Formats: sequence, C-alpha cells, structure tokens
Amino acid sequence: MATIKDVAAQAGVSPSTVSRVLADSPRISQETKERVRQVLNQLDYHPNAFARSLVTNVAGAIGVLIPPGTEFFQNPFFSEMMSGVAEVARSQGYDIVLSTSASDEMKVLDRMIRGRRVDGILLLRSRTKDPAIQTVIDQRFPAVLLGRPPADQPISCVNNDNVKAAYEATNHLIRIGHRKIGFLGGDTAYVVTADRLKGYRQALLDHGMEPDERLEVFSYLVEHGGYLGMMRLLAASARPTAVLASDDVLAFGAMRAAGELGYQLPDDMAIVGFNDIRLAELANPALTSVRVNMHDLGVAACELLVERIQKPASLPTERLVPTELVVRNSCGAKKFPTNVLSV
Amino acid sequence: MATIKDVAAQAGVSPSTVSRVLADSPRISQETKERVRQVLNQLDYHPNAFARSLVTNVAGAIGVLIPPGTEFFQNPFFSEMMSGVAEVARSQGYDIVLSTSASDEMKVLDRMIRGRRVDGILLLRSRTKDPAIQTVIDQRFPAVLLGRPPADQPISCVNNDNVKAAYEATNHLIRIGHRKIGFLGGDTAYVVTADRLKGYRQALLDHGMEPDERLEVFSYLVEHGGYLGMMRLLAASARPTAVLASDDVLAFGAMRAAGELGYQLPDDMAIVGFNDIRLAELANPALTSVRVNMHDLGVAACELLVERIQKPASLPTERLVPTELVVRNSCGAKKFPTNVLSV
DNA sequence: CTGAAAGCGCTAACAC
DNA sequence: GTGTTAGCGCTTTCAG
Repeated sequence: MATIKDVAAQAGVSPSTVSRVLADSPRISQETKERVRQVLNQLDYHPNAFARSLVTNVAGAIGVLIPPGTEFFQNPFFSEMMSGVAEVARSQGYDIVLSTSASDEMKVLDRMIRGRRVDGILLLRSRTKDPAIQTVIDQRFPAVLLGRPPADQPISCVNNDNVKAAYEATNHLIRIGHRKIGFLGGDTAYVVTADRLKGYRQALLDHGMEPDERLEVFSYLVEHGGYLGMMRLLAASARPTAVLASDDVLAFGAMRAAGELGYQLPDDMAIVGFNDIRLAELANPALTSVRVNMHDLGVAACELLVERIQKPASLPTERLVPTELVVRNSCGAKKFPTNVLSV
Repeated sequence: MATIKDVAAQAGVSPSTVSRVLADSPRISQETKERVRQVLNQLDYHPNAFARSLVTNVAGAIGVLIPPGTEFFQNPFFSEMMSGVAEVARSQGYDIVLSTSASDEMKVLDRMIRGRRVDGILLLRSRTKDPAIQTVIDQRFPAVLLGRPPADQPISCVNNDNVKAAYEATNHLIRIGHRKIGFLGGDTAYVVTADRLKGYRQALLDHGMEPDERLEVFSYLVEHGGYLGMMRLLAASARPTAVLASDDVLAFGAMRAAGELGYQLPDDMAIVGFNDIRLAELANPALTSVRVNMHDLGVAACELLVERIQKPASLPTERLVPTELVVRNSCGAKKFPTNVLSV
C-alpha cells in the first residue's frame, strides 16, 4: 500500500509537496503537479482516511443514530427518508455511518461524537424525554433532529406540522360523517405521537366532541402492533367507526384486524394512516394517508446538517416539510375521486 | 476534549499505562487500573477513533456498497436486509458505513478499501460483469457478496437458490392450470434476474412448453417499472394469463397495471412475486410470493463478513438461505388455503 | 508492573 | 515553489 512518502520518493519531491498536489494547492508549479500526479497514478495511491482525519479533525462522514430495536429499519419510512439523506450526503462528499445501537443509545452517541468518528449527527426520533438531544446541545456537536425537540431546545430540526396534519385528517373523517373516531398511535413517548394525538383531539373538540381515552390506543410501531391495537379499539364499548393511525404500518395492521373480524372497509370502518408509503395505494382498499414526504424530510435534514457542520456558529433552524392528505378508498371516500387535499 | 496524555498526567502514570488500562491488559496492577479508571471517568475520556485506527489498522466498521441510484433504498428488501446486517454488526462491535456512490461505484469502492475506512465490505448486487467483485478479490480485501458471483469467482457469498425458487414458483402456476406465463424481471445485467429467468424457463421446458421471448420483459426495479412492464406484457399478442415477477415491487406495479386495465385478479390474471415483503400479505389480492428471508440474508452476510475479517486467510464460503413459496390469493389459489410450500 | 520512545500517514506552520 | 519539522492521539516494542 503506497504512502505519501513512497510517492514523494518516487517523484523526487517532499511529502508535503505531494500533500499539496493532492489538495491542488496553487502554490505548486504545474510541472511538479504533473509529475507527482503521474506517480500518484502509477502507484495507485489512495490517502489513508484515518491519518488525514487525525490531523484535519474532519471525518468526512455524518452519523445517523438509529433508535434501538429493529422496527425502525423495518418501517418503509426509514429507507425512503434515508434515500434523501444519502442523496445529499453523496453530493456533499460525506459517507454515512449508521450507529446500530443495541440498547445503550447514549453510549453509542458518545462514541460517535466524542470519538470524532463523524462530523455531525442526525437524530432520528425525538422522545418527550430525550437525553440525546441535550447531549448534542451540551457538546455543541453539529446535529439535526428529525422531528420536534420536546422542549424547544435550541437544535436544528426538520419536521412536519404534525398537529395540523392530524387535525386536518381528523377533520376529513368528521366531514364525511364520522362521530366516533379512534386514534391508534405508536409509543406516547415519541413527540410525533403526542403531536398527532393533539391535532386529533383538537379536531374533535372543535366539532363539539369530547375526546374519549377509551378510543385512544398506543402500541409497538410495527404491523402487528397495529393489529393488536385495532383489536383493542374494536373491543371497546364505545366502538369507533373510524380510526386515525399515526403510521401507515399501524394502519395496515388495523386493516388486517378489521378484515379478519369481518368489517368491510370502508363501509363498516374507515381508516386513515400517516406517511403515505408507496404501498398505501396498493392496499385493499387503498389507504387514505397523510403524505409526509419522507424523501424530502431526509433531504432537508441532511442539508441542514451539512450547513451546521460547515458553520457551526450559525443559529439552529427549523424546517417544516409540508404534508397533504391523500384521500383514497379506506376512509369511505369512494364517492370522492382519489385526490389530494392540501393541508 | 481529554486525550490519553491528560488522563496520564492526572493519574500520575504514563500514556502507555493508560492505553493498557483501556485494553484491560493483565500486566497492569489492580490498583493502578482503579486509579486510572477513575480519572478516565472524571475526565469523561473517549478515545479518538482515528488515532487508534491509524496505528492498529482496524477501522471497526464494515462498508456497504450501495448500488448507484435510489431504487435500492426504496425497495423494502434493502431495509429488511439491513436490519439483519445491523443486528450482527452491532453485536460484533462494528459500525456500518454506507457508501452512497453516485455513479462511479469503483471510485467509491477504492476510497473505502484503499483508504482503509472499513475492515470489510458487503457488495449488494452482483451483475454479470461486475468489476467490484474482481477488485475485492484482487486486493484480497475481506468482502461478502449478497448474491452469486457471475463467474464462480472465489468470493464469499450469501444467496438464495434463485434458479430453484423460480422453477418452483413457475411450477406452481403451471400446476394450477396456467399455460401462458410471463416473466417480469429487473435489469438482465443482474445475476439474480438471470437466475430467476433460468428457473422460469426450465420449468416451462420441463412441462413441454417453449419459452417465448415476447413473454419476457425487463424493466427498472421500481413499482413504476413493474407497471410499465406489465403494460408491455398485456399488450403482447400472446398475452399471458399469469406472470412471475422477480421482485414484489415489480409485482405490485404489475397488479396496478392489470387492475387499471380491468383485469380481475386472480381470475383474469395470476401474479407471483419474489421476496415476500411485509406488505405482500396486505395487497389486494394478497400477493403470492417467494419468501427469500431478507433479514436472514442480511444476518448471514454480515456473519460471513465478520468471519472473513477475522480470518482473512480462510477459504471463501457460500451460504444458501432457503426460500419458500408463500401462496396467497394473487395467483388464483383461492381454492387453496393460504399456506406455505417448502422449496 | 510501568515508562520511554518510536511511529502509524498525513497536514501545516515555518523556513528558505 | 518547495523542503523541513513538528505533531495529530494512539499503540507497541523494548527496557528496566
């Protein structure tokens, strides 16, 4: 494996000259550059990333802190969002380091930021009590939160207006005639769940309905969680005629549960999801869903992160990605053409 | 940011002693360890990953070379497979570096392996002419291919028996009465497409049918590609009554196309997919699909990779992950209970 | 059981 | 325009 010294020797120059050629420094003569470049090629030289990082203190990579557990990976949200992140990362010359925390998220975070493996970090899930957020703030480490900081902490973030989106989605259900509307959410510890729940409740209140806790269930964020949650909802004495699920994956589970119990969608039961994953359109019936623009979220998050890496002193910014309710057949909107209602 | 020297000074020992404590060397007395550890904590010391890597020549990370384009990210196969990879990587203490190649895959590969950013690399897609494979072999760089090497090159790989799986799936369609069966594949440059095509053709031949190239279409590996491909198949003069799609995503596109043109599934058209992604079960009708066990593929691939990193001299091994045909309603198997036929 | 010293491969003053 | 030198933070002989 050729080092910079080998190249220098071969080209009859000093290592620093080679280093300068690599950086295309203007202070090197054209002929020297030519000569060195030839040797570079001939020896098939590749700089050692660690040596360079050690001295420059830049890693050339951004970290993505994956929440513990595998359900995040399994959610199509993850890959769609990551495709946006990857797009930006690539164009800006950053690698992506996935954290793969087992359980001790904070240890992983420490390793990443204190170990200087990455130049910035993307936090993927904000919880109402989230030590990771405070850590990056305390360490003044470039970071972007995908979601909303629970307590208005000064951190750059990319989010949807989840309260409003859930409000509009619930409104839609009310508008088409539903009066008993259930809420099927992920863990309440997630800010996103809380926000969507809030919008849902507000819509009920604004239409003179009292939110009913028996119609609010929360479960593990996988299809099976949605299935179980829906079973609970259907068993409730005040059985809902419609359900707002805070994730399409939950909505699919809910659809399966309803189907197994003999409910006809959308006649006996309306369901609305969140995210508008690709397969929402292909479900039976096609799932009405709030499009959160997952790819755009990833793009925006990575852009913001690169910005913070490059000017760490700049003030944290928030970016809202617009949502839209995509109405399909799962919510009894058969009478409506499949269309898109802007939120 | 505390360095090893700071710790050494504070603890009244030499840097090498601290280093030994970090490595839990048996040559250090218990009391010294205690004392140093206390300072380690007090100063909240975290080793600089680059400095360590520079001297040890281990990166503590495995690379995943993502094929150019975003369609790979968007395929649920990716995230399911990655969840398996992440699981193993985490348990073995490796980070995951995603490559994010734009177009020039080889440059990225070079950067990764020659730049020593990663200890081993996972190649995600094998093409009939694949320079990446030859490169890792030539460089003797620890690598595992997800798929089959096109030309029996000596590289560790994890794969399904795709020929057999496609053979069985096609057999199933024949068994339930189909005689005109189409094939809807991804790019023919992918080995996996070729293998599945081969199995499909062989099944036809073994039942006295002649493969008909007009019934074989190949397209971009996204839902829309499946949609377009299906349009082509349906327009063929020898219109098929059944289609084997080499990916569920293609199958979903095909279902949409068939639906839009007024075909009733499964009565007018049978469709079988590959992968058995989570939502296959939820489509309308539920999609019959070859379960390839994506998560297991990821687990096996990462295990093999770790093995190669740890004993690079060992011979390359191949690991086959079994498949099974999961029969659902999309292939006219209504009369069958939903069940699983082992392959 | 511990310390001193060298060096991993690179960059960045500082000279000339 | 180019070379010399020091040093990034760590591990690892080699001494003792």
